[in-house]
Amino acid sequence: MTYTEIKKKGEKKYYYRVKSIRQGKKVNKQRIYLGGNLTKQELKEKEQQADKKLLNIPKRPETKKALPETPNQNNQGITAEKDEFSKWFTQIMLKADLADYTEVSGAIVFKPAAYAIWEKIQQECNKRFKQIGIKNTYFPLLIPEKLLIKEQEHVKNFSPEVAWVTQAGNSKLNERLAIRPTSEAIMYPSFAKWIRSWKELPLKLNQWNNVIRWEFKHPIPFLRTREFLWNEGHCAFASEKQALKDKNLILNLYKEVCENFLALYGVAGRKTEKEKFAGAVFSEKLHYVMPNGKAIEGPCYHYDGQNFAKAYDIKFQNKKGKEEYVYQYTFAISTRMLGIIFAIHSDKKGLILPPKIAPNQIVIIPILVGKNNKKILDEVKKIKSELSCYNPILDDRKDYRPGFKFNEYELKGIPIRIEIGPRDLEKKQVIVMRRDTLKKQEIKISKLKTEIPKILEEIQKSLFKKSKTIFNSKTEKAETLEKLKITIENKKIGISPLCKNIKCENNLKFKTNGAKTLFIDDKNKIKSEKCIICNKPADYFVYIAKSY
RNA sequence: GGGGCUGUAGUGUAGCCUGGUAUCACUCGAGCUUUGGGAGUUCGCAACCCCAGUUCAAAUCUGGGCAGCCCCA
Repeated sequence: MTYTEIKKKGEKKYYYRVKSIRQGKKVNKQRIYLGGNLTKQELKEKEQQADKKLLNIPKRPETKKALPETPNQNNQGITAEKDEFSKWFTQIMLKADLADYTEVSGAIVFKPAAYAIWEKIQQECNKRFKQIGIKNTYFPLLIPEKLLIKEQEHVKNFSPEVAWVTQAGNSKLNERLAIRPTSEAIMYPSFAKWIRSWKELPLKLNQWNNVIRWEFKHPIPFLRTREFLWNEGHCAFASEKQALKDKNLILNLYKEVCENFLALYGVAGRKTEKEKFAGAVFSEKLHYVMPNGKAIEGPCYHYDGQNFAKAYDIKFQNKKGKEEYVYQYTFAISTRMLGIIFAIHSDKKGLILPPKIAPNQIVIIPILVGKNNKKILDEVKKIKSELSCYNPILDDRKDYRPGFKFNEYELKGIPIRIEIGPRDLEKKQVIVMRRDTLKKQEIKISKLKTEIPKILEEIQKSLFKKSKTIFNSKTEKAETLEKLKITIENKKIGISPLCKNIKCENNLKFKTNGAKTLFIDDKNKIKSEKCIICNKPADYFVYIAKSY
């Protein structure tokens, strides 16, 4: 069918000759431009010319077919291999429904599957904080500029990444307000107000909150986000001795949660002067290693001495009636841990979660055949209620076949799957598959209640053991710069002798394409080793890697 | 801090060079038949990142912005 289409733009009229062609069920249009503001005669001529052309226009040229990534399969599963780390990690995050991007660069949505794990971490940490007398509070999100700039080292380090509130409605604020990158500056003026005598010490407070650090490196979900969630504990003491006494309590508490619940093996160590928290006397952190060989920091403890007390004027009268500054430490664990869990445990099939933090530890899938499934459905409900302490999912959807469901829950990392079909029912058994090894076994229904906890425990233990093996296999001694370079190129952490000179540490980054020191290896004392940079006697062994 | 690449339905993509017609597959929704490792079939829904410029006409060309990815420091 051919016809003339007229478009008006202002006074002008433009004419097109259009041919519509039915191709299957769709109508495709081919259009030729005739001209603008034509007289009737001109239009007729142009139309005739156009029609001749339209006759000769071949059918729509065949376009290349876009092949699906995996032929004959849908693309719900993970398609990247684990050694293409960033692609793989992004797929795990999106496809296991853990997080999503938002309109704000570097700020992600923590979807329910991920947030539930964060709640678990909070819960376990809170329990332990309370056991050692730490109380939860909440301080404001906004920090007036004059407070933020009181501690020099602190502000120097944080100011490049602070986000500011400068306006309310249409009016400019007299003093701009920082969105907390960390809360020392808003908490400590209150500390100064509240603390008068030694009797009010120690003061042990904590808050669970969000902070914003506007990093300019490109963001990675969970691992490097501009807004993240954490706890920040802030404690004040009357003496250094008391403050330092808690160091191991705090670090062990974190270590316990990370090892026993998150099944992550990490190594604690003291940071070098260059890498310690801005304003602290020293910092100790737990360190993990990612599948791509990059190191990442976990929970941390910072001893501040009297640095912040002096900046924020936190004084008390000691038992002798003399005025003295308090001694402080701080500690934190952040939503980075989620990324570490996901990255270290998971595989090509998807997420793997340690049972103790999995929101659902079991999924039950009945195999439904034909129409008479009442017996199986009844049995499955019974099993569900018997195992209710593991918060099982019962997937009795009829629209999906078992194989589809298997893959779905493997992708989402449910630790144990229970299948039960007619053949099993006859034998009074179920098939149990564990997510970490993908191995199946048959278990009598009557024994489920005693067997399931054993399997969950085994999964938990074996994941931790695996993470320990990975960590150890990714660290090696590197006594020379050459060896260190090779180590780092092999995606591993090097342990090298270094001296305290900050120039050497700066140089190290340059010479290794961006690797930095993680922590000082206190167990491994220097004998006569030389600094790998300046070749003078070294002061300590340090762990060195590229890191997040 | 520097450099490079990319942005098209929910996802992965074709088309961009050479301006006019939005491709294919999966997902999703409805129906029927199925159900022990991602079922089949029929029908359907659904997109050119944003803002300007050039042009009769922009997914396509130009400029800017935003976002994502990679490499180097």
